[in-house]
Amino acid sequence: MSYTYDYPHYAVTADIVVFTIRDGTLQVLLVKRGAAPFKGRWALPGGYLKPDEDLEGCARRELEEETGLAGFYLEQLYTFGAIKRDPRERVITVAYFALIRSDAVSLRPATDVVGADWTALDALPPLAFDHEQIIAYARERLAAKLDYSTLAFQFLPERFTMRELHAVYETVLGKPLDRRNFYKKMLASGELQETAESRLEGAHRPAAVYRLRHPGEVRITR
Amino acid sequence: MSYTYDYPHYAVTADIVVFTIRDGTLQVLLVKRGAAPFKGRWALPGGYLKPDEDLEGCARRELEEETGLAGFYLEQLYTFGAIKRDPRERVITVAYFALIRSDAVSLRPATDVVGADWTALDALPPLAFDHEQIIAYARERLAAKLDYSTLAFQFLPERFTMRELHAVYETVLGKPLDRRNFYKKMLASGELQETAESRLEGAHRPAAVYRLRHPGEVRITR
DNA sequence: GCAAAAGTGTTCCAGATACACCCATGT
DNA sequence: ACATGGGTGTATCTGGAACACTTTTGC
Repeated sequence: MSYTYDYPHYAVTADIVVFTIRDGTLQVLLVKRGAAPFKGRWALPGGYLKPDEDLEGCARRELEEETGLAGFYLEQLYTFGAIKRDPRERVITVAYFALIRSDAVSLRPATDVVGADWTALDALPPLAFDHEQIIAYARERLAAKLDYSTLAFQFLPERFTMRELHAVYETVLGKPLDRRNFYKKMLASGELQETAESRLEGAHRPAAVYRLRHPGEVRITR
Repeated sequence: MSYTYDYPHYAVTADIVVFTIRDGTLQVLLVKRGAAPFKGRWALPGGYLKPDEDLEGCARRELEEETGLAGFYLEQLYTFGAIKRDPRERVITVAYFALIRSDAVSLRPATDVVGADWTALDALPPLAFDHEQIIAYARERLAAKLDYSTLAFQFLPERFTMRELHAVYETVLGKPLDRRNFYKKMLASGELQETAESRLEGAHRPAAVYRLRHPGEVRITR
């Protein structure tokens, strides 16, 4: 089978920067390439756009194939199209980023990769293509957007404690946040709803359990 | 000449939302299509990506062909790839937005359009493809970014008065801003440099003339 | 009673807002 | 002197930052 056009066309891919929080660090999902170019190198999950799916659909499909997950948060990041970014032929990639609760993922490598794993952002191996650049850009966007949206909750299950939420912010921003001010700000935001539940996790006072007032929806909070 | 690939490839275009301020309103550059589809309709300027240029280069070239302008501010906006957004074949478009000083433009229509003109944003005609959506998105981004960057200065010549700057903000945001607070905030930002010049424009006190402390550079101010 | 995390309140400062009068100029 | 837009200061409010002690639980 071949495809012929009467002026230049290009391969189009979706690559996804999948963030999660594991072991108290911000991690991204990488796959090990099983074929040239960059065989054996780590890369972002992603793949070619099919004629019958839109760009976001492509990103979701590729990621579902890798992780078995559906329904995750996905946002278009930027489109990278430098002439030589793929040594074989010109490939335009539309980069997305996704946020995932690591407790909900089971990795199952797809056919064209030999492995998939979470890697801490501050210990990235050398990556294929321009994927370092894509990750750096995604990280900036993620950190910036924590401040004015409810993105952070995508890392947490439906019910969570203040400490868990606090840890998400500290981990993503990479700096400590005063706990008292954080509690106040979150409660004042009106995005949280207290539940009747509380959670006992050791030899100390149990933590109140909250949930989002508008679950399953990322809101811009200003 | 034809181009053959062994899996699906796609036409890729760059479309540009070119903003300017004329007659006290925010306007966009539209071209009238001279060929099907949407022949005779207004559309965003833009065109096909060539194999030897990167995405931003494509946007710049297309815009230079239309306006004769170079060196304008250009920023990638979003990539639109819905399956049927072009009725002929699948086209992925990488949308950009540009900011231009209207006094510096002379329009010279390119070959595949029958005309080009500025149109006020609140009086847009029906547009080709999904270009209304692209413009709406660009407008949001522009308004949001005024608040935390020096984007607004791209609408002004190198030297300008406070009133001119004030008018740019009011026009883009579409709401009045207190003049005194605006002056204070701008001066406090440290981005302005007073010049020795002043400008006399009628039967009243002449206005001080400012310039950017870092001209030709869009800075994020927080 | 002690260790360990949960929960909570006040002060201070900076930046945003609201608002009204004097200044320099041409006619 | 008056009309016109240029230029400025003060009071208030709001949100963020800094900061330490009490509560609940298991052992």
